[in-house]
Amino acid sequence: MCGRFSLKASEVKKIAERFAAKPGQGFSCELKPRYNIAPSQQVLVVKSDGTNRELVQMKWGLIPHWAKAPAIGNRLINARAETLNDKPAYRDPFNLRRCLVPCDTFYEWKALGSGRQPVAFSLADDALFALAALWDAWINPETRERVESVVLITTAPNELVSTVHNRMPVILQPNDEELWLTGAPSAAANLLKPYPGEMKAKEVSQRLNSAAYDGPDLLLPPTSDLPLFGNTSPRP
DNA sequence: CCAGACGTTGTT
DNA sequence: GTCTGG
DNA sequence: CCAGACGTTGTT
DNA sequence: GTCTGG
Repeated sequence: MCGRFSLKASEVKKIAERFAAKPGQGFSCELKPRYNIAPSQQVLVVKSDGTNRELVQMKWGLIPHWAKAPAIGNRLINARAETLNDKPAYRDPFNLRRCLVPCDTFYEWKALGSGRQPVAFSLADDALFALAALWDAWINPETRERVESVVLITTAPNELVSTVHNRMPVILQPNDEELWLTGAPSAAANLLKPYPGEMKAKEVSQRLNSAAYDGPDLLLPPTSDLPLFGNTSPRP
């Protein structure tokens, strides 16, 4: 699964260049570095019309175009690669609206005897990478407001991630990003595999657990945590 | 036919 | 237990 | 993902 | 919207 990630890169120009995308309306030059991006929040997305790529923001948690209420998006934060075509919520987005989500670290929680320990995963060279994702647009029937939203695709873990969890997000290799965006669905489906490249992992602070918290000290080892944080110490 | 779901994960 | 909100 | 809340009434 | 279950 992938329920949190980070995007520490803050220069829109650099992110846009990396993904050959034109920033959409409403972007400033500098973004706040994000260490703890959680479901329901706005995330950066690269989408393509077949020719041009655009960098936009969308809400994490897919709201299908047919949804009566947006609350369904709270649950559609990950889509299993194995069953994309069987799920009404994902079939159209997979065929028509694939996208990239720029990311530099994703987090998985390791089950412990008591509690869960968050672990940060990044590429060996700390490079920015693309998560495979789908998007949809929903019109709020009351306000007529258009809401674009996104879901991240998960697959089996590679060797490193399997030490922590039984799922991981699909990371696309740079050479596959264009195929994911504009290729035939059957070809795009072939890209939904565990990431084969070099990655690294490290345990991080349980301050990550609170979606309201977003600072660089999240990346410190868990031993730096104050007893107040986390749920590993039983109450007397 | 209509009604109801539409999703993933880990489990105190 | 199950849902919503971040 | 985790944290935190967890209700009722009558109405189209 | 589209599929499954009754």
